[in-house]
Amino acid sequence: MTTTGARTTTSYALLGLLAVRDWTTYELAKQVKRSLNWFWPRAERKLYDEPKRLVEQGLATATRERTGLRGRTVYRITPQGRATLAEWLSEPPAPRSIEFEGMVKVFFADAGSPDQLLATLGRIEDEANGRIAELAAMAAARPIPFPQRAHLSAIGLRLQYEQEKAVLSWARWARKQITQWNSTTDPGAWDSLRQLDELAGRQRRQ
Amino acid sequence: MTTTGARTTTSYALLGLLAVRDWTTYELAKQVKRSLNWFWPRAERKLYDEPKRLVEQGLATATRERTGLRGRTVYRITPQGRATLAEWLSEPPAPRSIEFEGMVKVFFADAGSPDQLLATLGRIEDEANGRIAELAAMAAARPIPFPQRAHLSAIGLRLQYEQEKAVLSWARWARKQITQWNSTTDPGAWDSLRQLDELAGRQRRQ
DNA sequence: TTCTCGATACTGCCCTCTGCAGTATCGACG
DNA sequence: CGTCGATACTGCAGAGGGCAGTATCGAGAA
Repeated sequence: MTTTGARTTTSYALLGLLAVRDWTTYELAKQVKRSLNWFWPRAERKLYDEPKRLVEQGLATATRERTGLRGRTVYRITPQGRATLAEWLSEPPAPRSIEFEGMVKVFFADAGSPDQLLATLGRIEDEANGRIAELAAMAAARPIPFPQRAHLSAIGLRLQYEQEKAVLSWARWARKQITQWNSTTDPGAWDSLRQLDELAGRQRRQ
Repeated sequence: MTTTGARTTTSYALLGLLAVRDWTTYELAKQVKRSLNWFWPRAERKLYDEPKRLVEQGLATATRERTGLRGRTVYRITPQGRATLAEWLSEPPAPRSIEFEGMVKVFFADAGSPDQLLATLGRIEDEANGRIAELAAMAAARPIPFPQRAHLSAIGLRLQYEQEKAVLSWARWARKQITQWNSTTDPGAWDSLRQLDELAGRQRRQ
């Protein structure tokens, strides 16, 4: 593999995991699914390429080991890797970005039926509920996977939890509103302007 | 351009906008920035390629117009496009996905200093505050850009608003917690286990 | 009248990233 | 001895991002 590009956030994310302990690529892939996946999702495929770039840049070392005929690569962070990671922490983070196909379907719901809209909102609720359960299970897991990092895990889990709660309560609220509409194109007596005013923080007289 | 791939969510998202009215690619790009960008962000570059694929598939038509020497392409949805969009609304949406580099920096904060962590949280707060102001401005805008779609805008804006509020209050909470820590690696008397238990919904005795 | 500058209207290029298929070994269990 | 899930990867095509580059239009300034 010839590497031309510069370091990406993905590079630093993996460097961060390597700062915790050594990993094989396979382990790294599993660990990313469990932790980083919540706020920096990357396909497993990428996690096999990226560590090689870290090695090329002197931020990590690769050690080939073998179990019988089958080889594996263990990655370890270098002092330069730790320094690079620490520097990166000072840089302003890129803006948050959300991909939410369900919301696209809600936004263009006027091209379809109320049933479709309600079904989409139901699925959004289900997903949020599932994730809340997952987060609760992670918080309840004992022993704690990396006890020396429990404080950071707690901070991170809290964010995810609040996010899911926000989506869940929004979806429930939205379902209630929509049952008041005549159709997806006609909200009937439902007062859109009033809703917008409320969001704008504006007072309106009855 | 030769198109081989199938339709993506981006295809349907643009189809959704075309269901509202006709657009030139340039207008489409601007409109995506204002609306879709909140929950389906795509680079402007992509928005010049995608409509061509819609035309190839018979979901839209392209009309070349000109202002003097400068040409432009106006896209219009076809009846088949409307039907395709309506069908798509029935399919289960892809899972939500968040890219949050700031959270990566928080998660690996133990590789750096408390000041770095507090600075990152400060930037996260600033970003959330900025977006909340933007959302309020959009909700306050009069006249309403597409009045016949005000109810869907109101539903969508509410979600974004709640999301930003959740991030904002989390960041403020996190800052308070962190001031109680001895360092990024040592939370001191701050009780990580208790925090995790709370998230797990578990009761714990004092 | 000419010049500048922001808005309009794109294309090319290189890189990142995804998703899926494909390949192969290891170790436990039947 | 065979199967099956876990381990440990690679190749490839297509989606997507970011940035530089090109060119015209129209309004206001010099």
